Amino acid sequence: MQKSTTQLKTPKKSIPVREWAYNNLKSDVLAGRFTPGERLTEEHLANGLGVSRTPVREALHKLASEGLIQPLESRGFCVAPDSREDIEDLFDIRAALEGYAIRIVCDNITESDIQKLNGFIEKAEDAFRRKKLDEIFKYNTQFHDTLHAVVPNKSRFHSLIADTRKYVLRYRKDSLHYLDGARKTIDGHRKILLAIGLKDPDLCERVMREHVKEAKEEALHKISEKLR
Amino acid sequence: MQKSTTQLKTPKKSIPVREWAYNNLKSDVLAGRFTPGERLTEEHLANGLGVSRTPVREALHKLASEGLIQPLESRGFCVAPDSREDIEDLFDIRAALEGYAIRIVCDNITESDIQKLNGFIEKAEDAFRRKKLDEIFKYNTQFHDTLHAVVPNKSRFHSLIADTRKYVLRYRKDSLHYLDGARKTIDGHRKILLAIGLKDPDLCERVMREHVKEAKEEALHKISEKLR
DNA sequence: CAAGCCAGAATTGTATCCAAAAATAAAATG
DNA sequence: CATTTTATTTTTGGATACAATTCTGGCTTG
Repeated sequence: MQKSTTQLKTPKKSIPVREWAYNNLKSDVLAGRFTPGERLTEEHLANGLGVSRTPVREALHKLASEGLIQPLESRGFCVAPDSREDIEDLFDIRAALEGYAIRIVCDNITESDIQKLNGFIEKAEDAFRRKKLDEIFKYNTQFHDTLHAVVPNKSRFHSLIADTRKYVLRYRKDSLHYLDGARKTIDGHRKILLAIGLKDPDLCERVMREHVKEAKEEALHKISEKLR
Repeated sequence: MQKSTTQLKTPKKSIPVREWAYNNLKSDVLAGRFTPGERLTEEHLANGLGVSRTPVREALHKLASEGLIQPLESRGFCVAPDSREDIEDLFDIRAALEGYAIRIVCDNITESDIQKLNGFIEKAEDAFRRKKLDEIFKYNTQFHDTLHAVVPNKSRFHSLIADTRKYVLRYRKDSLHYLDGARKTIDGHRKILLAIGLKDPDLCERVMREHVKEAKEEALHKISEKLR
């Protein structure tokens, strides 16, 4: 009746090829696997992934709509070269969105949320002591996610913030001074939590914007080394 | 069958069919031509537009990525039913982005920009007297666009705001009290310009958020009539 | 030798085809 | 008569085919 769910030849049958290709290409872009400005040709990518052009095409368009790659004049796409303007642009969006969101968070947060947030800070702190960069990153992300989870019915808002944060990762791929930045980040989270505890929306927003601004400075600093 | 005597405005040769289809579908969605929840089938839409499924498919994905339509469970898309939560979500995004942007504007604006902005307000005012809704809308849009043009190198930021504003239009399609809303909007713009003239970023941001909030209230009000 | 032009290759845009999944209708069984 | 199962139709995902456009390189010509 129904055929067994044996995987035939394609890497993953369970999820649509289009998504698989999308994820693949996205991680390539985020990992800096393509040199900025290099033209991305559908056929070549399709061959590399072992699929046809159709899903690759859709993936490319999606990546373009997210701003991870840029439409080239005339035809095709390429990963945008790093630029200070672009970074500032991105982080300013984050500052605007997260700064505004934290006000709403401040008005709606519960005691148990605060404890949870504190837990993530402590875990990040512990990971810092053990110099586990990926763990620090994980807990920091959970900190922000928990923050956003406090405000319900804002799916678009949340995904916008999440996308922006993800994209920013492109500028963290080579993390030379990441430990240094991690220190500031964790301290920033402490300040944010403090401001929330004081139930002061204005302070919350200011602190959050400062927090994002620090991340921006760090990113700009890294870039300036690379652009030399 | 697709080669019939389709005299009705053959897809323009100059612009890609995909974009043409996209624009077409978008205006249909914004105009409320589809009943919310109704399934949008590729083939049907393609037949209606006189093109193949491929460009329609891409257009649908793009519309989905912009949030104008929703992926249905399992397959396909539909226009999202109006909901208070969604409206609040959208307008809150606008409040966050535009509120932040106006601060930057405030620090960088020139006298000639201010005069230009004032010009749009006066034109809108004139259109208001003549009860020309579409003109009012046009000048209001130009007001905001001019505002954003003050800050260079923020293309992502700008397009994000523009997208959000566009999407919000969906909730203005039936504009019963639009004249009423237009009055408030023009007054809001006056206040914004006043705050800019005072070079007070905090005031600017507050006024802008208030302005967006008024638009939100108007939209919510309209919806509540319709949802009854 | 340089500049412009034309031919052929490469690449993207659009259409069509086929297969898989899902919705729907029909039928059979209790 | 209701419920489950099966068959049919619909619709989408992915591949391929073909047309249109851009790009490249060589060739002609001044």
